Amino acid sequence: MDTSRRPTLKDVARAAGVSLASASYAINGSGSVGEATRAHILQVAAGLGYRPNTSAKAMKTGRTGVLGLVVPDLTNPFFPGLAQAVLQAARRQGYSVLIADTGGAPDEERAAIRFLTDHGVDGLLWFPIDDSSPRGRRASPELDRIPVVVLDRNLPDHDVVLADYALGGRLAADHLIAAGHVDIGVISGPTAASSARDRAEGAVRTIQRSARLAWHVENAFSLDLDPAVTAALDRRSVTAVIAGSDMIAIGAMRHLQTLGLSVPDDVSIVGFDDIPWAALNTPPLTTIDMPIEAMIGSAIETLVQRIFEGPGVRSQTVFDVSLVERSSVRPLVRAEVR
Amino acid sequence: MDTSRRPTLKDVARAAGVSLASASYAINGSGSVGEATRAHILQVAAGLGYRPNTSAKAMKTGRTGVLGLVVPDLTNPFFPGLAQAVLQAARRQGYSVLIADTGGAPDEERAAIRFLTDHGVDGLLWFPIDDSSPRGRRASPELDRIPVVVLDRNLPDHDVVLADYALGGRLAADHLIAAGHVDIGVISGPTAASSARDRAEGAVRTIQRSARLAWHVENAFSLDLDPAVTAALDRRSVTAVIAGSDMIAIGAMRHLQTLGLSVPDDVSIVGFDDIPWAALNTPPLTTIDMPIEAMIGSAIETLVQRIFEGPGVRSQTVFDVSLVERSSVRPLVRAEVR
DNA sequence: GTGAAAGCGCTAACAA
DNA sequence: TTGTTAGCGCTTTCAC
Repeated sequence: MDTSRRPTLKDVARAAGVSLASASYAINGSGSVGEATRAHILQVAAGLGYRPNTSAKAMKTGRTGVLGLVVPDLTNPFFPGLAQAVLQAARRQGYSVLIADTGGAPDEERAAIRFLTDHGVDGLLWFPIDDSSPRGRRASPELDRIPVVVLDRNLPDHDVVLADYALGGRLAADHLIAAGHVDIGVISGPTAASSARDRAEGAVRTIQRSARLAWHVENAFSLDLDPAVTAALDRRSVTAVIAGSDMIAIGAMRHLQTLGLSVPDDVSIVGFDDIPWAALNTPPLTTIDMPIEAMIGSAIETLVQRIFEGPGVRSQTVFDVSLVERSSVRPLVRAEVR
Repeated sequence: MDTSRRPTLKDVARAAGVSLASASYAINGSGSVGEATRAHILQVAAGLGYRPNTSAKAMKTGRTGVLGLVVPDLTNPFFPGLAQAVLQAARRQGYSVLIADTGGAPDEERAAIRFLTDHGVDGLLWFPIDDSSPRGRRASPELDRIPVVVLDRNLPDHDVVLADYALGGRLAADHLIAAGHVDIGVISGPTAASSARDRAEGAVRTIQRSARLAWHVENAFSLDLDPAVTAALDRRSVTAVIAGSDMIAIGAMRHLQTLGLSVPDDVSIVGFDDIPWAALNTPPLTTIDMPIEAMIGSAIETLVQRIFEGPGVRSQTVFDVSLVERSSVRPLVRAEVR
């Protein structure tokens, strides 16, 4: 470890025999400097290994070039892909990103948001834990001070980007019904999340119209199943289930196996999210896919726009979802061959 | 979005009718302030919604209370768990952490390290992509200026924390051999990683001593298999394979299935890392587990120590690994019952 | 116990 | 085109 002090702009200016201002201009490409001086300064800076001090710059300009991303739980396989999409989209717009993982705890979420705003992020991409309670909605006063776009949860006070979750629920139900299933159960994600509510609602409505809703239970976005959920499964009253996420779907499949029931031979399952595991699972999981990259791209775009243009009319961007057919759904009736 | 300016310490001081210094003391718990004044100041600060400006603080103190974490690829299921462990261990020591994902690209890695150091992290936890080339080893000059501890790769110039990978390789081989396997193939991870080399070496040595090494090929830490790897598998010359990571193991299993071969009935597999998928896979994967949390805890501890105590003798901390027996290995001979 | 003031590294307005 | 300088928000020394 080299303990010598990190060179400052002043060092560069002195070494190059110019003023502080010229050095700053040369390095930032702002102001005006003669071509020769600029080149010289740049060279001296490189020689010294000069790196601008971000704190100082931020203090002066009020902008850091950093965006914050707040997610509930990196350990949930849905999020790493999202995080990467954010990293890439941000970079395309010239921003870096600070990721905060809240571990699904509202207190941590507040702390994370505070941490990020304290560190001067220019804007925030927020995937909230909870949008049902007023408490969840207004995680912190900090949020009023910087541009925020909310992902996946339809919070009223911010720009949001969503997928058409209700459509996803309908797609899943239609698929099952078209395959001849009648007795269908749904395990929705936590109702604290609007996305989970919408998914379930879309599914339930469709089922109630064209089939039979055997039961409707709720589970965390997790492999581990609530007693109420396992109890429902234990009833063996359905030939198909719609799960609020792929994690839940996989958890359910495992429980079904425990019961000696096979997927899809005994019961069909469709999930939601199309996480990487979905395709790898045995059997590969039929699920609803949302266009994450496009969604994130759009989110970052609105965020950056807000950063530059300030507050404006709340925007709500909704993306279509689609059914990914794999092997966890079995047709109950043979298709007619004519 | 509330556009009003964020209150500064000065605002607090003025509102509380005290000097800047007293306000600072009260808020930081440093210096000395009368109990009454302190309480009053704190209350005023809270009322104003005052939050210290991290940039200004950092500029003054030269410390940010932030640690940087550089990982190759959050999308690889090994890393999210690691990242979370880092978050938690750091928090326990009073630090926050900035995560940078380099996407496995050396250029990005350099950029990430520069980004983190530019943003004033007090120390760096680095999981390098490559430790074989001098280029990989010295990712950037920044690394000389701040404390760094390296994870998983035995870089000579930094404190490192490792698992005993060679032991892991031996454990895997011994397990297979004890199960009666003789013709064993090994798919090591990329030799650019010392951890992969050590794993493979441990396995190969043991196999050569007590069994037969059918082939030894190399693959990226990925589900997708190199042509050389599939070619080796296609030869059907082994009853067991040792994979350099669980991802590789799962990729190999899938290819084997493609060949009409069943795991573990036709060929046994042992992986490495014990990622979350391992237990969920069909069949559940026998693998080598390393004590991530303990390793990260130790890494953060050394890092924090370096931050406080400065450079010193390079430390190398090695953790034991263990075999996690699941269902991807089949005994070739029945155990004798006496 | 409290306050005044210097200065961290930088940008930008202004002067030359 | 180049240089001088004020000041961003904060901590901390030093005087009171």
